[in-house]
Amino acid sequence: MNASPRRKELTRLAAQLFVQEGFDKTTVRMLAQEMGIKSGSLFHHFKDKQEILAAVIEEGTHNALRIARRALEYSPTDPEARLRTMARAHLETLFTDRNAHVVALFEWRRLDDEAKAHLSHLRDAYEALWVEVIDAALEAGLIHGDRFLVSRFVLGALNWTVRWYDPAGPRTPDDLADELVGMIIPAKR
Amino acid sequence: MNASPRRKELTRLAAQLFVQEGFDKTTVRMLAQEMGIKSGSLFHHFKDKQEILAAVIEEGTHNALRIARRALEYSPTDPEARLRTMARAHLETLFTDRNAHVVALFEWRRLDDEAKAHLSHLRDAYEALWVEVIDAALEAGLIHGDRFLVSRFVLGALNWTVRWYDPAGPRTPDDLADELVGMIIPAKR
DNA sequence: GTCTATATTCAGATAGAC
DNA sequence: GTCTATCTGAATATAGAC
Repeated sequence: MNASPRRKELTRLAAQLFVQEGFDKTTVRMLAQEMGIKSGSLFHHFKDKQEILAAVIEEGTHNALRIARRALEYSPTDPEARLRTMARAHLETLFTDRNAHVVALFEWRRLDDEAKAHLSHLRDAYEALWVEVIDAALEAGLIHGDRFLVSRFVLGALNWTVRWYDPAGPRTPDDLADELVGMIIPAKR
Repeated sequence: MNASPRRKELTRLAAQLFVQEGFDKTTVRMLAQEMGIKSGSLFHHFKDKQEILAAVIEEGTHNALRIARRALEYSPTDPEARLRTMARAHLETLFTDRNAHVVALFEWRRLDDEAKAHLSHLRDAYEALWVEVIDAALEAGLIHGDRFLVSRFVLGALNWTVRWYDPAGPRTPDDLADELVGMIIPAKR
């Protein structure tokens, strides 16, 4: 709702801490220190800690959706390229965009029911993009299986990279995306 | 270390709560209530809350390793069947064995450094099983890609099922495992 | 092995001055 | 918009009786 520049900046910093420490282990005092203010001042910007989480997750999902949509616009239209585009966009929001999408994926459970209800349509819109692209790949005979399961397996493989991938290592996120797509597509003809 | 039957039972109950609520959100009072004792009594069995987590994760990883090894013994020896066997075993420990493996995967970060050091060899042994089976599939030309990445993508896809799969639904864990293997293997010849 | 009682610490959140 | 000061509740853990 409210989106003052200050609040946006605070949300960005919160996302970083939530990824590093986890939502539960991040105290409002830690958040405040990172933001260069005292803990009491935080509650001028956010009603409570829950609202900070909701703000982060909203931004994270929103970014993922925006970046994926834009990437699809500029993508070649063949199903394989679009699959690659989506995978690249997904990892881009996880590793280079800035953390908020990671929080959206890994701390969703910590949202209260109200926030979940409010944000689930955003998440669903993003997943719908995926199902769309996967459907096209299925119809083209590029991959095979159940559309629902394939989407979830692919997203699972991508999401889990957060747990092991080191962006400082030799591979780029794009490398990972291409490898994953290569894995589920029959060998190059 | 210590493995009194009582402690084993408590560990089992703790695993269940850790999955339902998450480690951080599970209080020692909740644990005690579930176990039918008072919170103070818990510390007769475990030095502190950390030790409960370590016990759960040790059991979870140990179970996963044991079940996978045994499943491979009885598995046909062709690479595709062994891949399927590993995937089935993995989901079996996640959904039907009982929760401890889920905790091992999702709360690993919460272990202190000492526990991580003590348990990482167990985890590595389990992952080595996977790499072995995946290597065989690569050599047989059944799948293609980097052994390291393929293992991690497959495990990611499997692990993430915890977040969306409903065991009460129409599909069995074995169905999921077979679908995943089908997804990464070229269409039936 | 479990109980009661409690020490201790720390978290989220509020009030009112500046 | 930020500060200081503080309330309130809750969580981990301990001590000693039974």
